[in-house]
Amino acid sequence: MHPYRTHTCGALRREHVGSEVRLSGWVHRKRDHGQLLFIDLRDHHGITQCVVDISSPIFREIEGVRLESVVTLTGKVVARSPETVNTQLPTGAIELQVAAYTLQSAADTLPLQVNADRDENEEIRLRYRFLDLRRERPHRNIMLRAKVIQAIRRRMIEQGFTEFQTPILTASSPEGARDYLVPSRLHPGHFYALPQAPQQFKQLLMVAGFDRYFQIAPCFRDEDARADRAPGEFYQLDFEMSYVTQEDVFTALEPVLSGVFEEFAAGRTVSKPPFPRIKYDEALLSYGTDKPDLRNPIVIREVSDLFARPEVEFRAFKSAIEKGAVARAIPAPGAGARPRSWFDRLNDWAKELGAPGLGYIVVEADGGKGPIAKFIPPAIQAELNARCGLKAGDAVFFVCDKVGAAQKLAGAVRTRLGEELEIVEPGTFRFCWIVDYPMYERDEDTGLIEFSHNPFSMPQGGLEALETQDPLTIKAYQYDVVCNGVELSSGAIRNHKPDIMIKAFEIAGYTRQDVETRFGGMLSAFKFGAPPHGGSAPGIDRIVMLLADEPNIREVITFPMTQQAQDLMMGAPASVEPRRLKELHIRLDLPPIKKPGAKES
RNA sequence: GGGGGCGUAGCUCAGUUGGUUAGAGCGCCGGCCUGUCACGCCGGAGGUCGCGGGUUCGAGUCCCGUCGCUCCCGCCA
Repeated sequence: MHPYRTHTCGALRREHVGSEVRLSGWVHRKRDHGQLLFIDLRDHHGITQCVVDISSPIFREIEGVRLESVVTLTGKVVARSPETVNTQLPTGAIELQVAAYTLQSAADTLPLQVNADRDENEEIRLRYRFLDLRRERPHRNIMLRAKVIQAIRRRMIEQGFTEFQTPILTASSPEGARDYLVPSRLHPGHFYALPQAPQQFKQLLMVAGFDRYFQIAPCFRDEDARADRAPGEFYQLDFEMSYVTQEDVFTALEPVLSGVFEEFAAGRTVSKPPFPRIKYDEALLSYGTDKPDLRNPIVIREVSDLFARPEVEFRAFKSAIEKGAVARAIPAPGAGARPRSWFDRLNDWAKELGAPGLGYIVVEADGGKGPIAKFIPPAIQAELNARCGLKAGDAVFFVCDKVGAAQKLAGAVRTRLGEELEIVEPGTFRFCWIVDYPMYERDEDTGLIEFSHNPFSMPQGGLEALETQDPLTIKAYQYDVVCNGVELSSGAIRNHKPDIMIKAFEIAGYTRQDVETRFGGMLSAFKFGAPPHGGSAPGIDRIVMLLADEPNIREVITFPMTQQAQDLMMGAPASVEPRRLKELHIRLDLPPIKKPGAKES
């Protein structure tokens, strides 16, 4: 007999009754009746009830084993009597009659409870992640992640993509985030950077003629974390294609995304290709964000022209609009029945966000009610109702501010109303593409023109647009794919022409010399016959997060760091010996700061 | 860098306007229990109330500082 197991803890069924078997696993739970002891033995595959009674010479020894110890149990599979069958358990028809017992590894008192799904303190979960991962939900999430990645890989290969590896130790790239730096031993004072994305490598693979590249690529960015943004490192489905238009990229990715989501939807519905294409400007107007949640049916409307009419008496909006502000209406279907206090609470909330307040009108059959209704004549209210699709019983909120602030607030109101009114479609994944991003934007502080997204995007209109148009009006072949309000990726048709590249960078304030110094490798590659190409890079962690229905990205990462980018289990980052620093030509100006959370190296 | 929330037993939490010896469930240790499956019953151990300072006759509770975790803004595809 195998020294550890003949079956897994999820394998035994009624047909095994009578056979001699051996199981190994963790003691998930014990039920000690004094002269009769049940042990739920757990491994990756499942749980099997094992039973031993007082007549057994090993009874006392097994009785003393602590939860989460690893044991090997040998004995006969017996059928449970009909009234003791556990239908909750796949192995519930049988149990193991224990004849022999080996303690493989005893467990101390546990810092967290493996057999309970409770919200343990995050710090303890992370410090003892290996225990946390034994628990059902974390275990399931990580398995889901593995299966999702496998499915993505299979579908990408089916689409004619080839998987490549690209360097981890590389040079700083212009993605815009802070780099992680690695000191060079052989080149004093010089540093490698960990890739923020394999951007330049994948473009070079296109120049090298590989046609369709993909990689489940680790990306490193030294920026602060969020609930949906892991600190330090994350994974992208990075891909790139040659001889393609923007539509070709969409057509290649859509079946992969919808297919993978379908595969793991577990009863939820998924957008079918083609996903809606929404222009960036339209997204900001209609949803107040460039990552709209299309499960929310509310559409924001432009109503500046209505408030500007001479017969409208609402001074606050009118004078703001004269000074260049915009007014936006956010319909609130069915909100008319809400009490005054509900509207007041929303108004207070808007003030907390820094808004002057929220005007609103409650639409009724005989006209509008509410604080600002009296300023707006019935004819204009009728026009407003038509434009916003409002009917009696609905309400509508208004914001009025400079365009950026108005969009942002309207978007926040839209999201909040969707939740409050419970009109966000449940159990569904709704995808869309956001297209036609602006190539440039003006920095609010410096007033300088800079790239608004990826500097390697092809400007729409090419060189001519760069030479003749106001830079702020130039769009790029740049796009995002969004699902349920979560930005999954951004991508672009790349700029593969050196002259357009130099001009594009010149507008953002870089000289030809700057471009040649920083991106010389790629620039030079484009001088030897570069195919037009483009791609994108959906975030793997976020895809899994959506499918696992987890609000926090750490729940789908095997060994996540804390928000402060520390690995509590491994004790990273840690100080290093002076000897190591010396050979890296590094001297610390300041004495090392001892971090209570981190282990000494 | 800034703002909010949290920090009490191994774990999850309760703890009144500041007032006697800081409690519960789970876990742990001991006892009882032969059909449980979150087994049940009895008993016990276990506390620097994150840390430091202050106010007070008296601080888990109030004040100041600090550390840690977390959520958000900045930042970041």
